[in-house]
Amino acid sequence: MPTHGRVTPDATDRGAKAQAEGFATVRQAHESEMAEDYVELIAELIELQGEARPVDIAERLGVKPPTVTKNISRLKDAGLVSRERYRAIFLTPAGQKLAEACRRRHRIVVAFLLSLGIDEDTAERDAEGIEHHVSENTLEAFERATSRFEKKC
Amino acid sequence: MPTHGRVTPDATDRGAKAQAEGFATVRQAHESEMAEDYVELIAELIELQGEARPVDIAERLGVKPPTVTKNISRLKDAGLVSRERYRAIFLTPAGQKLAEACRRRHRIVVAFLLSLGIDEDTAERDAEGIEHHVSENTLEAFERATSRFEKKC
DNA sequence: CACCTATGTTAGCCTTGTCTAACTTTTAGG
DNA sequence: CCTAAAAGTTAGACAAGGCTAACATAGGTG
Ligand SMILES: [Mn+2]
Ligand SMILES: [Mn+2]
Ligand SMILES: [Mn+2]
Ligand SMILES: [Mn+2]
Repeated sequence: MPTHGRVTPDATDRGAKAQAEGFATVRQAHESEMAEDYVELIAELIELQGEARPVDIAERLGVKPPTVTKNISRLKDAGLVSRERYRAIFLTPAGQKLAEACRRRHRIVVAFLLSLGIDEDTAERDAEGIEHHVSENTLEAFERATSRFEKKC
Repeated sequence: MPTHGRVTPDATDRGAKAQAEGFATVRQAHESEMAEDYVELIAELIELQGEARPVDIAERLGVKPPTVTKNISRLKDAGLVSRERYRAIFLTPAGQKLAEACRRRHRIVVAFLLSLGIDEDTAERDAEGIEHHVSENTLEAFERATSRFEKKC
């Protein structure tokens, strides 16, 4: 018996265990966030300009070039990216697969926010963070709700 | 003229500047996340048990006690928390105000996800991360949509 | 083809948030 | 009132992801 039989307090308590799992899930999401944002952006740049250059990655991420160098080398260690010094960056098959999943998720989240009547700038801004915390379950709910809304429910 | 007059490529490009601002916003949100989660939890524990003890904070956050000690001292430096060594933790007026805002936001996000048909566990889990990336704008849209859905639209 | 400028990398620093191991203080039972 | 267990703190390590300053390379232009 948790909290030794209290008289049902005000705040709803899901239990310490469940709450701890929630926070752990958030911490895990943040661990993969850098990789996800990078591969997604690299895929976009390749589509947009034929190649992904550190200079462009840095500009679009809003970070300085040395940060990109360091993080790209982490992605290379993780097998998501292939590249030779001073050359453009490419995605490995694993990187392409991850990028595709991330772009899909990003698109779904943005479309959903837009369908709620949120302006495009805000939708993109919020989606950039939200995307990493959306379970597959929730993502599907977003998809369903988007079409429902679009049929001006 | 950005990208020197291309022939409208496949991927939609919001411009490097806007994209960088989005990522900067996410980084900022992550900077305040620790403080937000702690004061929210401290407020919950005070309501639930009359006081907030490090041991309970650690358990519910899923971290070890020394982590809590260190972070609480950061919150104290930030003026959000007041406490004496070995004693329970309390919120300053600033801390209470922040906690109240965070709890409201958390509740709105959870209610919204539930209204979408998501199960409670998933809703709580996803909300714990999403809450920090929801602009006031989006939060209001969530509120409106929740009532719309509850009237089984 | 030599050189200047863009681009990229390296080295080294900082902050945040986590941990373990060891120590201290509080508190409850006998 | 003493003492053992629970709770809390301190010290020190580590990884991630930022930064600046300084150096290295690649490539387009004169
Ligand atoms: Mn993102
Ligand atoms: Mn949270
Ligand atoms: Mn929360
Ligand atoms: Mn986040």
